[in-house]
Amino acid sequence: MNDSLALENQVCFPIYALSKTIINQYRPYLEALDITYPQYLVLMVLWKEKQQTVGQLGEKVFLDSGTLTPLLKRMEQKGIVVRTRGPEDERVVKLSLTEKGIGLREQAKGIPQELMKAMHVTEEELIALKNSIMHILNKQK
Amino acid sequence: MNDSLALENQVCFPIYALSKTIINQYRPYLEALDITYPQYLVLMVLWKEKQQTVGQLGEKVFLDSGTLTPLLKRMEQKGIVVRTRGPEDERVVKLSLTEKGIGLREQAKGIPQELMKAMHVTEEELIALKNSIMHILNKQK
DNA sequence: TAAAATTATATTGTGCACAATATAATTGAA
DNA sequence: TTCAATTATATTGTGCACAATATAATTTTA
Repeated sequence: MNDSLALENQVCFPIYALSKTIINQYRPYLEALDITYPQYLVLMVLWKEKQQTVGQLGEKVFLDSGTLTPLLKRMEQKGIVVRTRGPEDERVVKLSLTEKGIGLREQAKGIPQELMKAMHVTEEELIALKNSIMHILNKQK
Repeated sequence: MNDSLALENQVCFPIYALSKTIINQYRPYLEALDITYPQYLVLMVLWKEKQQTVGQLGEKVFLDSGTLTPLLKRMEQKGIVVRTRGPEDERVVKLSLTEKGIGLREQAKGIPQELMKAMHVTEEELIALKNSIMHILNKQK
């Protein structure tokens, strides 16, 4: 009897389950800002580098245009980002933040701490987890 | 400058990214069986305990009826599972595998090994990762 | 320089994921 | 016993996620 096909022996399933659990923990904090978790990832990238193209953004958050195009349009609807075609290359869509988008950073700054508290984990545990994940993630391509 | 809101300082983002990466690695192997990753999780549960209700299944794979009902209907369409209302309690939907569903186990048995190879990780690395994930996952509720 | 190849984003279609609500069956309490 | 609560699943609606394809602009090459 080969039990490598048993759920309790999977490694990927706990990763998938933890990923969903964390996103669910974020949900109430992000809903207060009227954003979702993938939109929060996009904001973190834009907060750091205010001018981005869709392609550059997609590489950083590991999402393609099929996901990002409608997501960014929803963020535009909400007045968080602005999408403009660059005049030098009409194929490129340049992203930038509105005042509201910039302002969300101030409202979000407490979230990382609150989430650690909500998940009952210490910073040390998280760092250790991150290290072993990055070790494996960096082997993928 | 508070950089706890920088993408590279997040712990949840690598977990989310790794989860998606792993599911993408599974995709070609599962497509060969005409199933998706969540359907594969459902099958692992049913291979172990052939009689399940939707509720019992949902607890094990961390999915609710809003996700499972259409997913199970697609699996029924493909002739993998059978859904029947129990005569003793008409609210309950009992799940069982067809011959085809049982047979998929044989076809799937090489997948865990193949995936480890595709991800360039050793079993030891995976066990270590699983331990630190389970440590944190068990604290959630 | 005109046609072919490439690049960047958009569209379409399928399948999760989950909140909120609905429906129908069962159980429990007055 | 009858009606209110509970339980189990289904439905609806929104938002990812990604493969496949389309479109339009730019670059390359013959």
